[in-house]
Amino acid sequence: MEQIRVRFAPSPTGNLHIGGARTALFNWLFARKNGGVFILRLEDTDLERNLEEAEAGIFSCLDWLGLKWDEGPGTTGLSGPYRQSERFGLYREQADRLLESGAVYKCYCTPSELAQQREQAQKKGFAPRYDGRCRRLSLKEQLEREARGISPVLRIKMSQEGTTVVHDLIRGAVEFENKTMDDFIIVKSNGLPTYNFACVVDDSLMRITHVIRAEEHLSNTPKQILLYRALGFNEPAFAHVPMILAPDRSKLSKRHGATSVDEFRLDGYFPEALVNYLALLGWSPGDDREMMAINEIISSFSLEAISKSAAIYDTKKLTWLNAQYLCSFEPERVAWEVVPFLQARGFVKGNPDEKTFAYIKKVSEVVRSRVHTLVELADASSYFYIDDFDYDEKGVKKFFNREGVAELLDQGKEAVKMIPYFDLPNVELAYRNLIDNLGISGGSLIHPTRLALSGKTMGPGLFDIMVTLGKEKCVERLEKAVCWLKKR
RNA sequence: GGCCCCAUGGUCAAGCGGUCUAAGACACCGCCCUUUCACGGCGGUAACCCGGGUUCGAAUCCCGGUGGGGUCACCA
Repeated sequence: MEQIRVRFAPSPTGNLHIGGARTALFNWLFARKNGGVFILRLEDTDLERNLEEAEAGIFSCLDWLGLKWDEGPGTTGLSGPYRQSERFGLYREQADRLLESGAVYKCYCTPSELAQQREQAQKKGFAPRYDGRCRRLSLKEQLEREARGISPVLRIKMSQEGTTVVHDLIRGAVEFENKTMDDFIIVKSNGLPTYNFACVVDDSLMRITHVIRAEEHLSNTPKQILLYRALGFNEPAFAHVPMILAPDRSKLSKRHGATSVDEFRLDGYFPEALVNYLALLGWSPGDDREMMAINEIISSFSLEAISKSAAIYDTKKLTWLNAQYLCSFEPERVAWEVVPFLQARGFVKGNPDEKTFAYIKKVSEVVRSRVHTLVELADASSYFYIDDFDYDEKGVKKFFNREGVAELLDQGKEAVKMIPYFDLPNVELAYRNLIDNLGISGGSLIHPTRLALSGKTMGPGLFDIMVTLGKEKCVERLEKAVCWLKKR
């Protein structure tokens, strides 16, 4: 069987959007599932804005997501180069062929003339399409226009008869009447190819077997199919995946919160969670599995199972998934990943030494089941790293305003001091004994102690906090709280 | 506006003519667990856009309407 070859072809403008990320993912999954080749191609024909950073951003996002490309920039694939800006000669060659065969013609209409034509057509109630007037230009007329310094565009001759059918793997046969398409431009007056043309030439020359892309390209597809035929190339199979919409059903944009892969990384999400979430957005394994390892996703994946309707992007489930992953990972990994977030908050200075790392690991283990992201993990761990925190206002009202709290905490401090081995059973035993001896409820000692040690009213179990913090810190903070209470 | 796609709970979705008085997950609401907050467990609220057909039988097929989205550039 012919080897499957798919491509992800973003234009490097800005960062990788989650929509693009999902398209890349579906392509990658399809390749991995079928032993195919996943190709990365940069559609950077656009003149001005072509920042190197944008390209690097795409690379790093794909890399972070774990979507390695088999062929693309930086590889020695045989179908290169993989930047359209480095393939202009190839487009020229194909355009010349088309010109020779008479499939395309030169058009000298200027942008302002075209605008005028469109306007007139609209006035008369016609569709604003090019009328093909330059098709009939004689050689003399052409030369005359050249002499006036007009450089032509190349337009393809479209038939007005019949229909063109797109056989879409997700949607089935989609028919387009040819008369709805006009003689569109394939080469601009500056000699550069337009999107539809470059895309077809590249997909042909790169021997792409399956074009998997966003639904917004479905309307372009009949034009591209006609181009394949004019060029004499076989058309690939198509699969147009549904769009991802914002919660208000509009097109996704920056104002809808985090929408780029990079933002999710910065917000403390794991690539596994984002990939898992994205896979489930528009695709389902057919059963009720939700949290899936990447290999599981690969083996269950198929284009036919991709849904036809647009999905609304809602990060709640992503956040839940992230929490699931956070709790399932090795403590080592979590500690390693949370370090940058701790550094950013000044909780950890520089690269942690072995002892600090072990502490971070311990803290993270104790805290992680109540947070969703690395950002939340870092924030919720603050008091493990800094001594200078305020007591939660409501907590003070609730637990510090009682009669005799200072004495109680002082006794707690003394009890802590007496603990020989500061581990979980001993700490708990010591505190339980104190509670029994005083004949009070557990909460009346536990809650003020938590507030004294962390400044918060919620968090990990008190004894976990104590053991993690260590005996010295506990005594210190208990004492500090006693002083604070007495000063009021 | 023309053309194209789509339509199951708030969201993601299973369902591909009878087993649907419609799974599962997120979110939400209760209860349990518990020193708190979570986690976890148990339970609950909540959907086949509307109207016509086809059929013994329709969420599932067909047509129309409505709604949403996409596309109509010398942008990709």
